[in-house]
Amino acid sequence: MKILPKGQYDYQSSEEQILTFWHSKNFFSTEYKPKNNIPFNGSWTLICPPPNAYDRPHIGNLSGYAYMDAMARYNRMIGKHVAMIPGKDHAGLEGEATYIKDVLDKQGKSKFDFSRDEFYRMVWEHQAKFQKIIQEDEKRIGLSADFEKDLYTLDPRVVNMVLETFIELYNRGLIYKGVRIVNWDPIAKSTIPDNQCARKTRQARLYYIKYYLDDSNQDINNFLIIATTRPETIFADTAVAVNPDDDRYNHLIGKFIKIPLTNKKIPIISSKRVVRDFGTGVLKVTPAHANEDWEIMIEWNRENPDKKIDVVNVIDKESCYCGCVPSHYKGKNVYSVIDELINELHENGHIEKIEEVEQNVVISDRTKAIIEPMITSQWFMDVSEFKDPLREMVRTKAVDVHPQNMLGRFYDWVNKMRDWAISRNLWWGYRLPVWYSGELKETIDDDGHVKVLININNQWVDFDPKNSDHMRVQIDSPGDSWKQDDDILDTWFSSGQWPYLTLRTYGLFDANYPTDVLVSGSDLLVKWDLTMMLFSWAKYRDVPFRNLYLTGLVKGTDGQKMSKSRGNTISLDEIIQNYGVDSFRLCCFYQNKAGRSYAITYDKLTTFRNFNNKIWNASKFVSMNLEDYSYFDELNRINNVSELKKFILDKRWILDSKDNEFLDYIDQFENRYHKLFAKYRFGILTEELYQSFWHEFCDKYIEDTKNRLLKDKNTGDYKVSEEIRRATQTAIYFILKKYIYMLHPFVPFVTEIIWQNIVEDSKFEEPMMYTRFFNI
RNA sequence: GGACUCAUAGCUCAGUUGGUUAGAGCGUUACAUUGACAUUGUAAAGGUCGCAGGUUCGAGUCCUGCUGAGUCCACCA
Repeated sequence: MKILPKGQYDYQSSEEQILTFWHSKNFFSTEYKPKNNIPFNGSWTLICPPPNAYDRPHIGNLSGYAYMDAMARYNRMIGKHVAMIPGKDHAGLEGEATYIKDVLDKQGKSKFDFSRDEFYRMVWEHQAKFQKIIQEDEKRIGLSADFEKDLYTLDPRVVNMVLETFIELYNRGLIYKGVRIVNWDPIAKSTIPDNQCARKTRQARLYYIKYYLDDSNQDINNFLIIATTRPETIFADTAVAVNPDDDRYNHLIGKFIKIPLTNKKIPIISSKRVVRDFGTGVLKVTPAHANEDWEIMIEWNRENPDKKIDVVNVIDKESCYCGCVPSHYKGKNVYSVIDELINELHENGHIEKIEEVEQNVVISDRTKAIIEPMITSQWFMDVSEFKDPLREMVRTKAVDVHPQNMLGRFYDWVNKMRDWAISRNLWWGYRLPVWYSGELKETIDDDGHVKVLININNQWVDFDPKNSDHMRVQIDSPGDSWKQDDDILDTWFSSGQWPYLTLRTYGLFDANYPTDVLVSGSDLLVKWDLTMMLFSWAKYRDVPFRNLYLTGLVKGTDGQKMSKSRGNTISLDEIIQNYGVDSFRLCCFYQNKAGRSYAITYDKLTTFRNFNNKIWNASKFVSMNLEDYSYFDELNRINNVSELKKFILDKRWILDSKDNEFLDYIDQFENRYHKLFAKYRFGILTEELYQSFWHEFCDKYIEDTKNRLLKDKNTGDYKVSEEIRRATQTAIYFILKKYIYMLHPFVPFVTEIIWQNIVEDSKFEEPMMYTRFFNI
């Protein structure tokens, strides 16, 4: 027992000192064995969500770490064998885009100034630097993860497993190369999956366009008016649809109608999807350039196999006209000729009227580009067979989601999930393990049909993915003449496998899978969490984690959504400098609950800085009053109140009723603490800890012990007998220690440094969380 | 249009099988304090728990409707 130094708690130097100690040996290693030699009480595993390796973690990431770390520390303290493994994500699309924006743009260069290999190596080095920086921040926040095992998603060990999964799923028929509608991001020049799209409202024009019926009697009045916001896609129309219950039009179903300007004949079909009271109740069906139209086509063709409608592409990947468009538009940028097109429609009497409307458009989450739906040849993963297992996982609580009310979104998403576009036309990521025996070419013919051709023996022939002379899926090249697919895999294809990729890399899979908890932001529920569940089911018919704890959005210092432009952000450096990491960590928990957003404000940070100071000072008081106490060796072996009382009795000390009362109280409090922890109710837990420590322990109990611990000011003698005083010393020490342990998962730094002084007595052998003091 | 969430003290939020007098932090007011701590203590003020119904012996809590705020999804071709 050392007397704590006078004055306020110095969070800065204490945190530095404790950090140095924590990382002086591999204390957080999965292989670390506590010195007490008590057998582990089961294992507990958490895989940290890998942050993107191109930027320092923001306050939201850090709050997630606070949760993960509190859980990990707690589980070590109750004797679990803890594996907490951090990682870093290469972030395919975003990683490439960020590198181009932050580095190449500033040098005035483009990625095409470099070879694919050169570019890859440059981004690799860029991210390698950030990986170190990020790891330092993770350590600084107190994360007790196994940093020796910090794993990068492009680590060669990982890459091989990811590619093997691709091959396995391909061989099982779950991954296929197909020509289908995708979300095309014209800025990134890549396909974007549904879960990386967002929506935006904008003003748009609704054009009412006259389509003439293909009638033998050439009646000039025989036409339909079709309202559309996308007149530029009329050449890609392959049908016109009306609602079958719409008496105005249903007699026309089966007849033909002519596309303005080109006079191409297309059928009038029916679809329940057509909204009768929007526009004129007639919809032009453009399956190549509108998701819903694609669905309408699929449905119609399924139900009317003899009257199938076509799909026709008229806009290519460069946003230029192609296929069956009037020749003077061919090859021109669609948006630069749109005025010309409208004029031409006008002159030919096809425009009935134009209205201003508000329109929701789909944009790319990352580039904010307006998504251009189009038909192209891409790789897809068939997700249909996973829908039921995914729903079952959460329904049966095989994956227990905290909070449950987020599940509405989950079910919504699963229900509408369609095949996942997994290939990206980028360089930064896992290149597909797919080989072609010759050059591959995707073209759009004059009819607007997407054709994939392969060059074999200097002849372009139709590409057939099922023909092993055309394509092979394997890691190594089948031979010198074979060419590897240029595309890479979607980042989520690897991060979706992250829990088992990490564990398998380190040979921990058998003992640690499924993992116990995943902590993720609630916004990742359908982006990432669901993907992990999907892969876990595909590979192992098991869940990836038993509990899913969703954290809310962290708001800025003014309670508003955090953004740099608003100036309401707070940096880790500022926290370290002015408040201490412990204060920040407590902000994340206090009165918060799963899934709820909360603000990190200066008021809160100050409050918890004061609280940490209070912990320090109360501990100091105890240390000062136990100067002449010499029973620590025996006392430190006791972890429950009844044994403690027996110890006091054996020593023939006399337990004052107040001491007795508070010992019973702390015993009950600890019970409740464990219950709340098991239920992930950290908000209430930390509130009660704060209340109990400050207002019960400090304000009431410590004040009362002054009657038994301090000397009389006048006489200079103790106010009570030695027997009573020793019992009080024993009790107050034990009680303080209980609080220090209960607080440790949330404020690890201040508790660790106090513990080293009052319990460990400067031996500094191992972190306090490995000593068993909880009565559980 | 559909789903979900929120509405509790001046502010930010807790309040999980419905059960005494509804809590915390910050803020406010008054007083105290040279010996753990002014990053302190003691005490006080402050709420018809959004509105209107309903179920119940009993509702902040359950149900219905309404109002306002937000998120997600769908869609407005």
